[in-house]
Amino acid sequence: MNENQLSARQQQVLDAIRDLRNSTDMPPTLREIAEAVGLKSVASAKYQIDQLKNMGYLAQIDNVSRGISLADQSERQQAIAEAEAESNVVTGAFRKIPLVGQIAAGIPITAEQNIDEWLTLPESLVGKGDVFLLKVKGDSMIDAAICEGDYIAVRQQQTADNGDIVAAELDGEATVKVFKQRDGHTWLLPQNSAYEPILGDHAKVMGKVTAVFRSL
Amino acid sequence: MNENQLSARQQQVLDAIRDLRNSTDMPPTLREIAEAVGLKSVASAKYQIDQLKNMGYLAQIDNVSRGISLADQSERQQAIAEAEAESNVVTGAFRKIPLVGQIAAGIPITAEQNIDEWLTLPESLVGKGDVFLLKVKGDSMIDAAICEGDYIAVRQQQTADNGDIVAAELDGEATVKVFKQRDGHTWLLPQNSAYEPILGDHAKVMGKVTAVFRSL
DNA sequence: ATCTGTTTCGAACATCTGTTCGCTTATTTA
DNA sequence: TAAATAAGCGAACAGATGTTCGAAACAGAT
Repeated sequence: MNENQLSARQQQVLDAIRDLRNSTDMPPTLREIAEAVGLKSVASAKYQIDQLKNMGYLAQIDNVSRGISLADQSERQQAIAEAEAESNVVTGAFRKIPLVGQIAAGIPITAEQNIDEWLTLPESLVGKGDVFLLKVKGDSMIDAAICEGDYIAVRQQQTADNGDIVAAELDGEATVKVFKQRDGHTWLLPQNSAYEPILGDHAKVMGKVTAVFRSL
Repeated sequence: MNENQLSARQQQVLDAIRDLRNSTDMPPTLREIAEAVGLKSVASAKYQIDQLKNMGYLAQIDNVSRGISLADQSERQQAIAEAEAESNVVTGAFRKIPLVGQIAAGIPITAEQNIDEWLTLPESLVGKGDVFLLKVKGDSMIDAAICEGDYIAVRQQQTADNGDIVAAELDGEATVKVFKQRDGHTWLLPQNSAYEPILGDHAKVMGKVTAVFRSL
């Protein structure tokens, strides 16, 4: 054995151990090492490990699975540094969206004092524009698969198209309904056969529902 | 099961996992955990681990020695979270979640070739643990307000509690149903009166649904 | 070519590790 | 009290993992 000099294969094994350790967050097994460096037998991997142990590059606990550890701990910190360098991945666009609680008539809904909390959500989910979140109360929209406790994202706008699901202000309360205009009147349609359509001529559309989500 | 509340034993197990991880620099085995917390049977340790998995505090790779990992305290994820916190105004913890398409029997669902897309979502929405996304097909869960085209976040686990909404593999297809065990049999209950309960003894639970969302 | 040391391989084996099952014991609930 | 649930136990099992051994391939030196 050539003392103090790592062969290509030995360096390959050390690198594989470091990489596997870093990607799986635990030491690799002999079989994982064998596969990583292209050895077709576990015994071959063990042979290499034994060599590296004898040279002082590795330590191993006998008969313990994943008992291999690199003798040089600085390797690990180096690996962590590399991982951090790669990890600057914030994919897609994000938006910080206010979660609004009760809505008082006339008060701008995004006024600071009405905001319970902020959530950061992907734009792909809530869309563009002025968006806020509401927590749904009641079951009037259950046939539209919107139920008590769900959160809805609402994009602020004053008008809506027929069939849109909208958040509207009615008698000082926020409500979620399907928007419908007909015969010169505006209707707010619950999606639950137990409720009657509401004449919404004096309601104020707050915005259109762009997303629904619930945590279980 | 008492949701969201850790029993003394459960906290003890979590602490033991953290301590053993720190002292040995690798995840512990079930037997090591059992000894650390004073349980005299491996099965008891597994029982506790399963509970914590169901609650989302742990993740585990099937049939892999030392495959247990804490869901939140991983050094790497923490480092990544810190890095993101510096470079952005994003508040709260975030997770990059894979959107999985069709599921072939036997193939690990998070295998690279099955992943259509990655979405970054707040942990407050999808929870802890090993989570993936599925797009819902069919209307069998419409009474649970889950309908065609919705996305569901599924936390991987092999078992479930009665009443949990789960994703299960049945005849090579992924399906979403309510999980129910009774009289020694496992049932998968659709939430739509037009469908009949399915005897799910040979079904494989992929995980529990932790969140639902849809874009309109 | 022959020898020698190195490296790889496959197979069998021993041990470790995760999983499953039936059973018991408390505790809680109806 | 009876039934259901939570928690634990031991044993058997299956799969993963480390170990050992003999044989073969390979390269360099003689």
